[in-house]
Amino acid sequence: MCFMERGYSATSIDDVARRLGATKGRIYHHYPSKADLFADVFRTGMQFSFSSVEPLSKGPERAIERWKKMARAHATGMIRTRAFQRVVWEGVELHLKGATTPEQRDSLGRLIAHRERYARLFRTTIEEARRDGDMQFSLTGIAEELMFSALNSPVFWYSPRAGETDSDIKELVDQIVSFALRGLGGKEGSKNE
Amino acid sequence: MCFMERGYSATSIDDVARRLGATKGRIYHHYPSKADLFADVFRTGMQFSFSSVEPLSKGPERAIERWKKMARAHATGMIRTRAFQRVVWEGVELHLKGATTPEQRDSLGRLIAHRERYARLFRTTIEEARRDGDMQFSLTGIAEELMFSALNSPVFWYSPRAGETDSDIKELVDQIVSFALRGLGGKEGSKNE
DNA sequence: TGATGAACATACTACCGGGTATGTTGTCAA
DNA sequence: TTGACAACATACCCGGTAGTATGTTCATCA
Repeated sequence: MCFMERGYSATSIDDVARRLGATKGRIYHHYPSKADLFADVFRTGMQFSFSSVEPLSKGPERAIERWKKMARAHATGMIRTRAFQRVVWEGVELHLKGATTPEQRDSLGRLIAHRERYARLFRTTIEEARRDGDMQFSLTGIAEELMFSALNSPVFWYSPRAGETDSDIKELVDQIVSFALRGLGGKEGSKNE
Repeated sequence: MCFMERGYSATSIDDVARRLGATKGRIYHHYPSKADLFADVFRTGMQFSFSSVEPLSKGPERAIERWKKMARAHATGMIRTRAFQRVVWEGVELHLKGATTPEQRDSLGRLIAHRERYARLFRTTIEEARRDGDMQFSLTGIAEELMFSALNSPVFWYSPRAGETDSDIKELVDQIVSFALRGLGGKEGSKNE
């Protein structure tokens, strides 16, 4: 499950197999094609985010408070499972560019749809927060993109330091979420915890 | 000059040639290898940004005002030359992952160094703005990453609408820069134009 | 205990794509 | 007019890789 660092086409099945201490035969015994293997990693990566964020989106608090929790969970997940998230990212890219085969197309299609539902969790929340007067931005679509670009960004630039503690990561996440929150015109007021 | 949409390894020289209405021979007549072709596109893309932003970084105004102009120029460039910017992005990614051949490595290396100098223009400016009390953020490195993630993001999600005017793009850029500025803890005060 | 099938490994095929070697055409200078 | 060279096109080579076909081992169950 680890061809998450070279990219889809740059990674051969043999690479993956070697990494697993196995051979190609094993992989093709479990997955019908390379695309299916990729889709499985994609799905797994998304599942991390979904299962940690979705419950938070249904809390009883004010929208902005829910958003803060969701954003923290999302960003933390991006850091903790960044290898998977790179695959997810590339999957989205592949879909936008137009995946090669038709089967691959709709396999990716369903995953993208799932991702869409995930994004909607955030979109409805920030729209609600805006109605509450707790955020201000003009076009929702753009605000959403900018928000995700910030929350997702550690996938690309974060790399673990030696002897890094959980509170180090917490600090990172703080700064990320704070950036996004202020970007969305959020009142940072009250307290951040 | 147009293999900027499929990605490096997903694009064959024949693809590029077909796009140009030419053949492989023509391309290999002008470039010694695929990597060199890629490097040239990379360089061209960066040049757009550099030449439009670098002069602005030397203006006489207050740091935050310089930053606003730089950020606007950068974001506008990302939108206007996004095909090139995708190549630049992938070039950086390739470098981080470890380019295949050694020659490719240091070819990319010099380009990355150039890009580093470009990023420094922004870094020094936001640090100066912070000293001026016009911005507030904790870790500069992270702030820089978050800032670029927002300013660069249209490269990935923007796609031109039919009948789009310059002022539409200006509005887009406004929202992007505003997001980044607030994210950096900037006083949006005065006016934005 | 022998048959069966899952869970692999090994060997092989087919194809694609980077790179090269060799044509072909036009231009320009002597 | 011809030789030389730039600017391509065409034909080919060859390594790498997705996918397949065929072993081989081991557990389970009749």
